[in-house]
Amino acid sequence: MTLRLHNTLTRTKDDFVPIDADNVRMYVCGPTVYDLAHIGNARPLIVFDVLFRQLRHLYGESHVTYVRNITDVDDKINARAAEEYPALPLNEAIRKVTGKTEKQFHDDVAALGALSPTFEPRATEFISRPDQPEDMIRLIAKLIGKNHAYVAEGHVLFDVPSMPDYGRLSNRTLDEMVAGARVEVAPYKRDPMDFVLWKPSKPGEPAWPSPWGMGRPGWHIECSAMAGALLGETFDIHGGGIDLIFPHHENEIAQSRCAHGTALMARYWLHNGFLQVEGEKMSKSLGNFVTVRELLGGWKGFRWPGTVIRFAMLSTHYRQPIDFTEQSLWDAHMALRTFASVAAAPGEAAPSEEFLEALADDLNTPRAIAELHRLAKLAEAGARKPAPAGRSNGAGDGDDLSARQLTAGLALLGIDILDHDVRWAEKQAKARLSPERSAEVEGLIAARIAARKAKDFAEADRLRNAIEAMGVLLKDARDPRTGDLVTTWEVRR
RNA sequence: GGCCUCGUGGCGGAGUGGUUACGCAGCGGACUGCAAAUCCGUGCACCCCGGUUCGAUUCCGGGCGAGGCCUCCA
Repeated sequence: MTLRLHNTLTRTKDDFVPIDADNVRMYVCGPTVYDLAHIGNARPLIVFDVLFRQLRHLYGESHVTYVRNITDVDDKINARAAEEYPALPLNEAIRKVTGKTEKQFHDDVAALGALSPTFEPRATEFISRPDQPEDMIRLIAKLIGKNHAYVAEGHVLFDVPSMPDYGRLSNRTLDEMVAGARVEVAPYKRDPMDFVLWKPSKPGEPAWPSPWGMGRPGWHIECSAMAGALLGETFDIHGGGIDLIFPHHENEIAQSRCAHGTALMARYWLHNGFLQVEGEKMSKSLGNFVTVRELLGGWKGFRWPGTVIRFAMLSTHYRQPIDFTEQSLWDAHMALRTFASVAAAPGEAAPSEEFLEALADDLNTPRAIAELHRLAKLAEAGARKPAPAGRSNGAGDGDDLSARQLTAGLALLGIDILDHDVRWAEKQAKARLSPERSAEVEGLIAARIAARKAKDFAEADRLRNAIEAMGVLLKDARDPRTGDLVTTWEVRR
């Protein structure tokens, strides 16, 4: 089965051919650790985690290298540190901010069911590595040596016009960019598009020694250095949000290709679409800013399981814009509830062909999920069939396979369905009722069952109305073995 | 202003030059004392205007609408 991926470089869906099938290499831009990850940050984490799993499935677990960096040097970090810990020296405050944020990030990522990347480098650890072949300072020096960068007023700038096909990824020419530029150009730049590789630090700010003075790296050079050091000069896949295409990825390409003299930095560039919340752009000013932490800890009245958030995210193709809504979370919840009710331990079963084909088609998760629904329906039908002679349980052979394929497919999406507590929402709702109130409901239910047994249906209906008036939803059933009336209940949402 | 993406049924969301997406909701049935829950079945669509074509939701052109980047708010 051939994996096809939409490549931003070619604007087409291309067959994926790894440079080295024994070591498939992928780089994804990670977070700048100054604040909690929001739901928009979560999309690439989830999407590229599925790709990582897919690659491991196709090439073997030990034959895929996934790098996702942590950016721990940045103006936003400095600003946040000064704001949160004004009494501390800046460097100490920064360590507090980055340490805390990194911890929160790891907790969030784990809750969302993402695997740890093979490497998770911190930018500050790759500024200078004297005993290693590649670091930021050496990369910058190389660019200066090849006349792709120059020093000006303590800054080192990348000389954009020195790269003839700059702009290929974002599909814009230099002329277009200059024409559209609305930025005030720093006086020391030779060309308005030139960008910073190294800049002086202000007093008190973190600073590293370099041939160009004490300073710190620009944003783009971090990724070039870390990708180069851990994955090599040219690797297979580079991923990130669509908003990173320009300038970040464009500049990464410029740095890496010019420094190494290569035709490509990565062969396949993948970008996930933007996310909105309830139909609007997510922003702090609109008040619809949703962090992963909030979703997990309490949003719209519920603590949403990471599995539900993850499934909701995968219900839309990764390149499409996605509208993140409360409804989409409930939809995900209901789908998972259905799957959980029929899923069976996978044993040796692999995901179904159609499921794998859908994922191989540029990670078409909605199509893959449709296949999961088909399998669930088959499994359900199988479970309802009378047991074949000589067998005690109700599952038929072929349909038991569906139940196992379903579990295997979900596992490839990073969802352990057998471990998913489908009753989370009702448990949470029920927990909001006081013990007295719950006892009252239980008492009324017992009385109603007694009335039904006595065929006093007027009384039974009266009691049901009374219970439902308390905001409680009743579910009547019969114990399959004894035939007894059984009633469960939950709090209506 | 420049570049880019998107516009599918009540809602979410795939896909295709001619035949079923799928899920939720709705409707019908089974089950139930009656309901609910559950299961089975099912109606409903391709932004507008041209063009290409035997035939377009799918290709091309134009329009309208939404969003993104160009400004280290992802």
